[in-house]
Amino acid sequence: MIEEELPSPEELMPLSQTLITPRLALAFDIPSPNHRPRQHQPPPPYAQPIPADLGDLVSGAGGDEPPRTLKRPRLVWTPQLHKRFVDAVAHLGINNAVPKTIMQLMSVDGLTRENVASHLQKYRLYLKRMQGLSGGNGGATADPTTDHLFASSPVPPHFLHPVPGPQQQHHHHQQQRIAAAVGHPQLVAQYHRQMGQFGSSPNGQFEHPYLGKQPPIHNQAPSSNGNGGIKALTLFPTGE
DNA sequence: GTCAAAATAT
DNA sequence: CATATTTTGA
Repeated sequence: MIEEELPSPEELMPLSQTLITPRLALAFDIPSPNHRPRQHQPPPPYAQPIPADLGDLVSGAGGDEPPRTLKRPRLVWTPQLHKRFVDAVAHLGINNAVPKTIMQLMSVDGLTRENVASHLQKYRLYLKRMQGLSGGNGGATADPTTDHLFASSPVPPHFLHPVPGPQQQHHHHQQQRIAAAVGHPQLVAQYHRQMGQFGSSPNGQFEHPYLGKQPPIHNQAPSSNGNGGIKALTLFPTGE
C-alpha cells in the first residue's frame, strides 16, 4: 500500500560549495581521456571554509595544473538513489531504459553515465537472477543476503518481461517533458561512513542516514506499448 | 582474507 | 550501449 514516496520537508545536507558547478570544475580537470571522469564533489569531513592559503595552488601566472593529489571517492548508491533509479527506469520502459536516458531523467547532479551504466548492469543481473529463481520454484524469493541494495527497492512488475513487441511507435510528434523543472538535487558521496548507532533495522530493511528525497518523477503507465492509442512517453530533447 | 559493489576496459 | 574484467571499498 505504500508506493508513493513521502516528500518530507527535510532536505539533504548542504553541500560545501553550491556555487561551483561540477562542470566548471570538470573543465579544469581532465588532463587525460581516461583518468577519472568524475566530478569532484568533496564532502570534507572537516569543515573547510577555504583558507586564504592558496599559495602554490595558483602561484603566479602560468601556474596551472590543479592539485594532483585529489582523488575522487567512489559513488555510493544509497537505497534512495536506487529507488530513484528504479523509478526512472520504470517510467522510461525497458525500451528506453538506457543509461543515458536514465541518467538524464534522474537529474541527479554529479551522476554520470558510467555510474548509471554500471549500476544498470548490476540491476539487470539482479532481475535476471530473480527470474531464474522464480521458475518452478515456490517460496524462495530474493534472499536478503544477496543483493543488499536491490532488495530494498520494490521491483516493478513490468521489468520481468523483455519486450512486448517490435511495434514501432512512429509518433514522434508529442514529446512530453517530465520532471525537468526540478531543482538541482545534489549527489551525496562520501568516502566511507561508519554506521555508528544508525541502521540496525531488525526487519532487514537497512537504510542510510544520508541523501534526502529527490524531486519525484511524475509519470504514468510505463511501456504499455500495446498497439492502439497508447501514449508512450519520450524523453525531452538532448539535454546534456 | 573474503565478498560485494563500483569503476574501468573491451 | 552491453558485457567483461579489474579495482576498490567493506
